[in-house]
Amino acid sequence: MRDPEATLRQHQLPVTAQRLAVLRAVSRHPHATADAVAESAREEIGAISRQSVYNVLNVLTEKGIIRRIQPADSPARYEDRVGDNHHHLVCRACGQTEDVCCAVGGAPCLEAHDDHGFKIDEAEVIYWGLCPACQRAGAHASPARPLSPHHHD
Amino acid sequence: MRDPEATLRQHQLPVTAQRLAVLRAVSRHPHATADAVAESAREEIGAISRQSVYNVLNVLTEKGIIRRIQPADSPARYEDRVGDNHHHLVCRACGQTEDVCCAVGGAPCLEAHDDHGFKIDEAEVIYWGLCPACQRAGAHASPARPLSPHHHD
DNA sequence: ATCTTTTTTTTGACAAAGTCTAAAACTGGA
DNA sequence: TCCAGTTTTAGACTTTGTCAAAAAAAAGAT
Repeated sequence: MRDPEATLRQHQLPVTAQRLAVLRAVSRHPHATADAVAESAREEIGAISRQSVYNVLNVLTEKGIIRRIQPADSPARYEDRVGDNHHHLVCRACGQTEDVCCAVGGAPCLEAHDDHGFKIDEAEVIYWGLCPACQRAGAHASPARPLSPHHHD
Repeated sequence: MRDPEATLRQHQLPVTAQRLAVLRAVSRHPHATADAVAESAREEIGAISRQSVYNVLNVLTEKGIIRRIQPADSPARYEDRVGDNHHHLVCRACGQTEDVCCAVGGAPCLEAHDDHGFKIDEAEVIYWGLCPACQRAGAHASPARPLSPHHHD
């Protein structure tokens, strides 16, 4: 994120310490959960309420300044890489999340064979698997997906 | 589902009234939530505890007899159509869920450009949009996704 | 500056979806 | 029948998040 302050102003959002701290936290820790964002923001400004973290994350998401992703069995995660419709690669064992470019052309998959009359606006792709660390740790991809073992951003 | 009873036996699961009722409920209502499954199962056998519904849904999922899908902003949903890696089309407004075949070949999308060293075992695709009913009702696809308006399976 | 009005932030209660635990009720076999 | 192992149940608890009202802060208008 170039200039968090300017970004907020561009979206008519008054610049507050809390908003800056949350935005910077998301920027520093891509795919962090609300909890992790709160922690990181606290390191920066000392204190911020849980509700404020949610308030800010929600307003930033609505404005399209950040993006929320919600993989199964994980709390919501946030990233500031927006507008390039990339997808995600998620570790079933520890939840580590990586960005992946679209496998095919520009906005691939974005066409379902039969759309059932729906007006489709997004094709979300999540690749599930095991991250290198969890492979080494002997984790196995199971339908049950605890989250926690290792901790990476 | 051909024969629920046989299916349970094939997977060394003792056949109980609760298991049959849950399995049949999932079969009758594809994409139903645990709550809806409980309701439907109660209609069939009179009573079943919430915990049993979860117990059964979990064990059936582990055995691969049913499949669990967890779209953002919705409780988990279950279906008995397994083993054909199809995808889903979900209404942002009411949560209605439809099956869609893979857009491309056999198991498409299943190749991320850069796999970051992950051992990928599944590519999950969710198409987001508005179902016909919600389009008519004037719902608009917003980043905030309440769930409920209309109710279909 | 001062006062007023609107936003933000905070606090604490609440809600939804599941899980954990221990007890009770069933199995199926010896 | 009696025992051992499952299943089912009930109820407390956890996690992730929202709601609502009060307090604090910011923005505007005199």
